[in-house]
Order: sequence, then structure tokens, then C-alpha cells
Amino acid sequence: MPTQTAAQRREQARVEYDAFIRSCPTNQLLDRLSDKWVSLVVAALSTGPMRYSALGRRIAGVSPKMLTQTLRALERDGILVRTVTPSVPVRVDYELTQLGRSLAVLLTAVKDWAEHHIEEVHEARDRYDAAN
Amino acid sequence: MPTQTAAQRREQARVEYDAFIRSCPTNQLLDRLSDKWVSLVVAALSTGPMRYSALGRRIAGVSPKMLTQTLRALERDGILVRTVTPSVPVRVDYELTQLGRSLAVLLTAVKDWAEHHIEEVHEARDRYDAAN
DNA sequence: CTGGATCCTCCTAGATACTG
DNA sequence: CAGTATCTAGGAGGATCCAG
Repeated sequence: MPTQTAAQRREQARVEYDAFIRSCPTNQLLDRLSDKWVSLVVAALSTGPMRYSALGRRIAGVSPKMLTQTLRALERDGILVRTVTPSVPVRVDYELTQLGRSLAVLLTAVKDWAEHHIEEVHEARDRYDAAN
Repeated sequence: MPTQTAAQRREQARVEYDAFIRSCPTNQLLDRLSDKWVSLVVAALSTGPMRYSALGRRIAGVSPKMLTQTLRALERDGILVRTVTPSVPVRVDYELTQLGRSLAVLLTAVKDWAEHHIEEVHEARDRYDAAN
């Protein structure tokens, strides 16, 4: 009988590894990009500033909660800036920063890869599914 | 009283939009990359083929379930190939395909962006947090 | 108009245990 | 060695109501 089970060893490894993973810039970025609303918001704003409600309409199916949550996170990361015009009713504009625009460029690279290789992926899936 | 609530309209939009989102190659790819195990597996295999147990040891903290699930998904997508050698005990090797290696290249691009800009992001966060 | 606060539900990662 | 089967808890995201 071992003093540690396999699960306990994994658990310890996981705890240590998590710190490394979280401190890894690549994974931090992937976490951001993984959020589907993030990429949609960045894409929407890449053509210019937009108001909150305009974003809500442009990005079909997003709830106010998720839109706000996404915008706050991106603002915190310096990807976009939030501008409040204290009129009545209040008006809020969102706009990509230079950092945000450079992120949009990266998103374009991902898009290019996807468009060039998605067909191969689909063929691979068909082959795999047919064989099973 | 409207015949549809805002939530109902969003729900309908979401259903329609989901089909579009799922059919969008970019989002499919982002979904894959978003999985932390995917990037770790691809990174691990980028230096050469590996056995199942070697991957499990190299990627600290991964459970057998998640490792298998990740490997199966990547095999289905044509990112890697699974080779079974019917010896006793059985031996299974995993290796990146050419498609997989091109994905590793993209991952490198993401990594480069992250390393070049993560500092700006952290500064932005500090500023944001200090202001609130 | 632009959200904040709350509750609630579903989904999935992970633990555990077992097998060819 | 290389997985599979089952269960459960935690968190993400949606609905709803309310406010400045």
C-alpha cells in the first residue's frame, strides 16, 4: 500500500502545476480567446467604436449580463476603453485600444489558419466517424 | 405587453446564431485551443511521439479520463495519430500529423503575442484595480 | 439607456473504481 | 499498460427584477 494514491499524487501535481499554468502568459491568453463572446466583441469593435446597445444588437444572442461581464474583463485587460457620456439617458461607448487592435490582428491569424485548414479537419472527422 | 419578451427574442436569436457560430471555422478552432489540455498535449508532442503513460507523466495533473478524451478529440480532428502495438502489455503511441504540426506553429504565434504583450495586460489590470 | 444583484439550472471536469 | 464506467460537486451562464 503506497503512502499516496495515484489521485493524491495527481492532486499535488495539479496544485503545483496550476500555479505554473496560471502564470503562463500563453494560457492566460488562450483562456481569454476561448471565451466566445470575447472574440465576437473584439471582432465587432474592430471596425470602430460602438455603444453598449449597438453591441448587444450586433452580437445576436448575448445576454446583458454576459455582454457587461465580457466588456468589463476586456476593459480591465486594456483591450478596450469605456467612455461614459453623462447625458440623459446616459451613453456609453466602447473602443479598442492599440493593444486591442493588435489582438484583433492575432485573431485574424487564427481565422486564416482556421479557414485554410478546417476542410482537412472536417475530412479527418468524416474518416474517423466512418471508421467507427 | 409585447408578444415576445426580450429574453424570448434573445433565445430565438441565440438558437439561430448558434448554428452560425458552430459553423464558423474560427470559433471551432478557438474552442479547441481554449481547452488547456489540448494546448499542453500539442506542446508535449511537438518534440516527438509519446506513449500514453509518458504523456500522463509529462502533463502533470491530468486525469486518465481527460487525457483520453483530449487525445480522442485530437485524433478525430486529424491533429495526431494513434498507433497501437498489440504486444503484451499493449503499447500505444501518439504522434502529431502534419496538420498537428501546423497547429503547433499557430500555437507558437499565440505564445509570441502573449509573451510580447502580457506585460501591458498586467499593467492595465493593475491600473484598473487601483482605480477601483 | 446601461447596467447591478439575485436566483437557478445545466454541464462538465475530476474523483473513484474497475477491466481487457 | 491503457484505458472505461459511474457519480457528484462547482461554476458558468441564463432569467428575472430593479436602479441610477
